[in-house]
Amino acid sequence: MIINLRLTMESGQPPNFIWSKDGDKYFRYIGGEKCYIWEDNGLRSTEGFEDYVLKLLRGNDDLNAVYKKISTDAVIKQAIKNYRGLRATLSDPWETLVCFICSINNNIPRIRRNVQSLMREGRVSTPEEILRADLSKCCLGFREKFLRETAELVLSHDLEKIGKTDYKTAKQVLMEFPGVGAKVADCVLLYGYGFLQAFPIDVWIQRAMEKYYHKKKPTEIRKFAEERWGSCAGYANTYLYAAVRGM
DNA sequence: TTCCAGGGTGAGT
DNA sequence: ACTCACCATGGA
Repeated sequence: MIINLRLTMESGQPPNFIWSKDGDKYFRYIGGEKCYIWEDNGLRSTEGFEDYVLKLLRGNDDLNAVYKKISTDAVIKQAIKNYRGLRATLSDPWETLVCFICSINNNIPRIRRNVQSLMREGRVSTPEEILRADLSKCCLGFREKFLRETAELVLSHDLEKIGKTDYKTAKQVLMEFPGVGAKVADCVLLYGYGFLQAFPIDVWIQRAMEKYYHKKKPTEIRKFAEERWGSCAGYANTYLYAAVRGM
């Protein structure tokens, strides 16, 4: 399995906000138990969490096949060369939704602080806990209202069910939640549901698409990405994001 | 002090 | 379908 663990865990995907670092190991609590992930002649993780980690890191994706599919030009080829082993991750839908509501007009260090302040005993608070809690110390700003209202709606929605429909339907449903627009929806679809055709467009991706492909408008970018990278657009997005941020 | 951050919303064209 | 002000907070 090809992987660059540091890039994967620290490149702005949900693990970047949810997992912590202890030396060269990453950890979080799962069901009250501490799960470590590290590299030592290959990928290692705490005994009993092998399946969990395989799913988180999308270990069954054939990265070489992905590279072959998205290598449409010199830009992507260079990004693959620079960031080989960067994987798209797959986290819990609710935790992913919380992460990207916190991400609205925010920066990565502060998103992490916001998400960490919403965690108890190693996991993101449930919708019920969010609604009961005093969030004033979490410094969410205008995002607190979005989070509360979304938590309220999630109580009557089955989040798992959203992932069982097709991409476009799932996107429409997610965008009904307060604070979930096209970008947040695509992030949740990609990193919380595993829809690899999702192509989230934030300011950095917009910059990258303008710089490298002379596409500026989001509608134009979406069409371009879909036609060019199709079912692997999410991976292209992940690599372009790393490239334009110079990670 | 001003600008920016993995943007969304609502009002106005 | 597109534009725009506004939305809090903290770091550069």
